[in-house]
Amino acid sequence: MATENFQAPKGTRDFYPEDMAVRRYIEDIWRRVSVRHGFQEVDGPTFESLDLYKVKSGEEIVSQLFSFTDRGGRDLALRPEFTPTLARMVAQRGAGLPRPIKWFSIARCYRAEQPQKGRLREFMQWNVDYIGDTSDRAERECLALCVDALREFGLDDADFHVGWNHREWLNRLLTSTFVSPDRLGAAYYILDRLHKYDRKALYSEQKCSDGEREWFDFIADTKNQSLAELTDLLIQKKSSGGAPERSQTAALSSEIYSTVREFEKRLKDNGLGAMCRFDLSIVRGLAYYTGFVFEVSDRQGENRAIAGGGRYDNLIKMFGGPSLGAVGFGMGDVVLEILLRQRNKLPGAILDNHRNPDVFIVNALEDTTCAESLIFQLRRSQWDAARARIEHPGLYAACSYRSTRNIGKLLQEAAASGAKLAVILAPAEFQQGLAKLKNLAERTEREIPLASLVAEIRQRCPAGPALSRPPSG
RNA sequence: GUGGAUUUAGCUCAGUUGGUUAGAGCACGAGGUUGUGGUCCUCGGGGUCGCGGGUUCGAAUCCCGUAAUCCACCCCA
Repeated sequence: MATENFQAPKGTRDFYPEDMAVRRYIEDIWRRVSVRHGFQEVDGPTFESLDLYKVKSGEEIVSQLFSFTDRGGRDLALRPEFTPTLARMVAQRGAGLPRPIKWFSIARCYRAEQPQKGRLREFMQWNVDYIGDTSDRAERECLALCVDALREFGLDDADFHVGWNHREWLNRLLTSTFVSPDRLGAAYYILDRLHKYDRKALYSEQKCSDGEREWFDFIADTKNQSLAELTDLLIQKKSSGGAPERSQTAALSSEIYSTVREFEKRLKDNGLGAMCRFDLSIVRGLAYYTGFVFEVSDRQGENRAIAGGGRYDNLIKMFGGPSLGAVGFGMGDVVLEILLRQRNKLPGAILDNHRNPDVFIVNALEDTTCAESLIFQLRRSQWDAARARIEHPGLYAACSYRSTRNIGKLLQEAAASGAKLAVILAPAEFQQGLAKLKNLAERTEREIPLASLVAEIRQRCPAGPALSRPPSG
């Protein structure tokens, strides 16, 4: 048989123990924070019918999916995101679900794209959706959850910030000032790229008029303004550009404007003002967003977006469900992990992947039967049948897999494992039916009868396994 | 899908104009005279030099192809 060199497929990752520990750390925080914000976890299939993904994104999406045909001739695709599945699930239960529906999922997703730093073909995505509430409380709850999770990772406003915008307001603002309705698409395209690319190239690519160029330059140079300041500046500019057009400035003082202003104020009241900023350049590609949109970025600007989302009031209906307003966001594990590493925010114990044993058995006897049965006894949980519950949870009992019976070396290994206790089985005491039980941290030891050893150890490890850092030099 | 850079041990990297059996540090393993702590000493296992062709007496080194990684496009749900 020919031997071949296999590598993980392009854009995928192997999770060795130390990698798996990091992934679990990230997923645990996503889950923990979601739950305390009142969201419930859901999941669905990893693949869906190909048509499901065309509903939202059209035919073009197909080239970016991993798709296949099953033996029954059904066209299927690995999920590139969770939202269509979620919409399908909500549509299926329809009116039966209590409102609002607050769901999250931690989904493995697949995209057939060119891999780059922060962007792979297989990744984990935390998906949060708040469905059935058309008030902007939904936006604030989602934003608060997103920010709270990032803080739980040890990141703060020196590491990330949130840029937000409002689609409907943006349309109003643009059409009332300098963009004709047929140029809205081009305007979105330019706003999205205004800070990332050469402006002149963008303008000529999009065939901008001189007037448009002047306005875009103006917007690009007045970034970092609050919503109110930016709006005032635009109105002033509009007025100074010619005779003030009352109908248009009136449009700017519309109901949407006061809604958006109120939203900005509420963010401040909720302590999110410092890290959230109104930003006209946050557009977020696809068309299904109907209102508020936001994006979380690396403050130092090195990485891709950390998270993004917004309001999509038509989506559930598009999937055949009731007409329900919804807000949601997604956060991937790839950029987040890069950022956590760059800022040195991953706890050392996680990186070491060090689950410390409760007890380490040092066997200096020729015969291994006593050590082995001791280990299996300690690891086993003791089930109380009468009360239908676990009486004593099993302990993490470790031992050496080396052949040496040199007690010094074995204790060295026990200490390196970070175990709290060590049992020393050695000929002199063993012949008298005794073993030594050593507290590795305090370097104290006692002789214990073999018969009561398990009970003694259980008593000294009551809390069950703990995740902690091994003692350092 | 299109361009550019990169690929040598588990990791980080040396390797001269093409010339014996491809090296180092870290990591890993064993031992250090029969019983107590991460040090130290000695020794060791590991590499089809990404993969496949070609040129040459001889290729890690030069040429072609190919895969993966990173970067820039496309796109970003």
